[in-house]
Amino acid sequence: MSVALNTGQSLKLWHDVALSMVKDDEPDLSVRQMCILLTIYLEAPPHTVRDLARKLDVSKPVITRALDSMGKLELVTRRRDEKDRRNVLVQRTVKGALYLERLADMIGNMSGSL
Amino acid sequence: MSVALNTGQSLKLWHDVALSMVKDDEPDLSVRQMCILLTIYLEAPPHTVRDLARKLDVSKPVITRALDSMGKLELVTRRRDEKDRRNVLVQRTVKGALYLERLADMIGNMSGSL
DNA sequence: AGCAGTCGTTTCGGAGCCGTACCATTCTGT
DNA sequence: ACAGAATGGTACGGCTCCGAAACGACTGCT
Repeated sequence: MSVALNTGQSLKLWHDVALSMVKDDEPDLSVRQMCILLTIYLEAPPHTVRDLARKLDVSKPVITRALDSMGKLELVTRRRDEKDRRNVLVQRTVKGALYLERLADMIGNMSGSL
Repeated sequence: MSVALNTGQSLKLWHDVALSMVKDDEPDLSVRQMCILLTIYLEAPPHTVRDLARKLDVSKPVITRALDSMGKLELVTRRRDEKDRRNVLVQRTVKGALYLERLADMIGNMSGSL
């Protein structure tokens, strides 16, 4: 059980994690991409482009392009919805799950050593 | 006093904060920019371009350009070091301090409601 | 069957960032 | 005083991303 972080703790945590991400070899995801990825993995499916755009309050092309790039990194997959072929269902991948697991470890460790 | 966050808590915290940043009107800073900004505000001065480049393990132009953009946003200032006029000292601004204070509040609140 | 509405993608011009290489200024050691 | 190191900035070509608008595929209603 934890308690709200104070100002210094919050900023140090953010700094340490950001630093790890920068030093990492893997290409940095933008804040928007990260947000999309986390939404897909944290919230219950199905995830459509329009849903994601509405949730993040950004335009649809932003989602399409982010899915393109993250798809190239295999963090995420797209599939047509067979029930309504206008929709595209965004799905998780093993690589994406591992990526976020690593991120969570990083945050967990950093928060543990505040 | 707090304790290391678990996987779910870590990702939810990151997601919520990222979402707030995306929805915010202010332009998103990249992970690298954020990291530079936090380093300047968390670590003791003086901060030179070369120092920052070494700390983040990136090339000098990355720092120069990040300072350009963040300077335009008035989050940071540059001044020549009069002792050694080759050096540029990176300095904090009121706007930058407010920006990070807002960020810390966001993180603090999110972490409080896990 | 026709047609308006929905959904995701593409296109276009513009902006930002990247890494490499090079440049101008300033300092330092001899 | 001068060569060479150190420091920060700039130029270039390439890549990504952006927002707005147009587009093609699909659905559902009449």
